[in-house]
Amino acid sequence: MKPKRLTGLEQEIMDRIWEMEGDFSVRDVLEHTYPDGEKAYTTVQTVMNNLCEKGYLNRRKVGPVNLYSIAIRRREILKDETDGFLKRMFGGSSLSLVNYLIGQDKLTADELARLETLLREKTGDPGGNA
Amino acid sequence: MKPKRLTGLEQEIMDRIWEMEGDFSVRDVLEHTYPDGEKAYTTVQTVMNNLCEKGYLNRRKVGPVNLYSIAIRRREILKDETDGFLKRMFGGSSLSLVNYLIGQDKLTADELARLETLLREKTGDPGGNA
DNA sequence: TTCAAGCTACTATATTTATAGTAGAACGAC
DNA sequence: GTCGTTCTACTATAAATATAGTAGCTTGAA
Repeated sequence: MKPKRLTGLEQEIMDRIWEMEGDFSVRDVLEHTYPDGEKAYTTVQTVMNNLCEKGYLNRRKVGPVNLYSIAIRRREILKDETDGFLKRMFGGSSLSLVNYLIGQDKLTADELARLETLLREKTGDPGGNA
Repeated sequence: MKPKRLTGLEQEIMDRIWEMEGDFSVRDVLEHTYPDGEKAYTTVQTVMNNLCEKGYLNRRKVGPVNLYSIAIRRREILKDETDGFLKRMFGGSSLSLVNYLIGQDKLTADELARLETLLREKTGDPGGNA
């Protein structure tokens, strides 16, 4: 049941599709993803049909036209992606990752404060000191 | 100067190489990565030579034998990998990622406590409340 | 010494991915 | 009705990736 891994181009296109809502046609995706014509219509068409075969998209015919919709939401691969990333880059340690983010100042002062709040909620420790 | 993206197999092999130390031969990598002979010697050899061309490995000849060493450490791609992952999966928000990790109980109670300590050090706020 | 084992360099091939052309159906404008 | 536009289905091709064979050099052991 695990979704197949996406190739580079499939990933790129799927990433843009995940920003979209409702049904969409090949042209919608083409214009959204390559507004300056970087890829041919049929290239995107081919990739989208492959994405159907891999189960990421649904396709249904409305008259002579194909309408596509999202079959696998990004959140459905979130766990696998996160686990994989964590394992690869941080030996599987979430704490290492968080520590890295903090050390690299990837969180603003405000976010750090909100994180403290989150932690207190999680641990049920109102003050942080026993 | 940005290192080229690795293909699936290159990634798989490089991941194992990053666990190794010092110089190593093709056979070392083969035995470390595919102890049950899942790949042929020459397959690994080819991939390792490609990794040299992509700048991830160094190669030097000692007598008739090639010895390889790591040219790009994992930590050198850490930033790019993390930024990419963050952007792809969490819209670039570190806080979202951390929040997700906490929500999924990816941190033990002990780690949560250590994280609180880390945060206090970072913010210089000994109690957490102003 | 000669032979087997191990290694390298080179080559070969299959598969997958990326890319897009083309023919023909459908349809709206005129 | 016919013509241009747009779409689909199918096909074609190029490029990258995965995979491994082979020939020949080197070397230690018998």
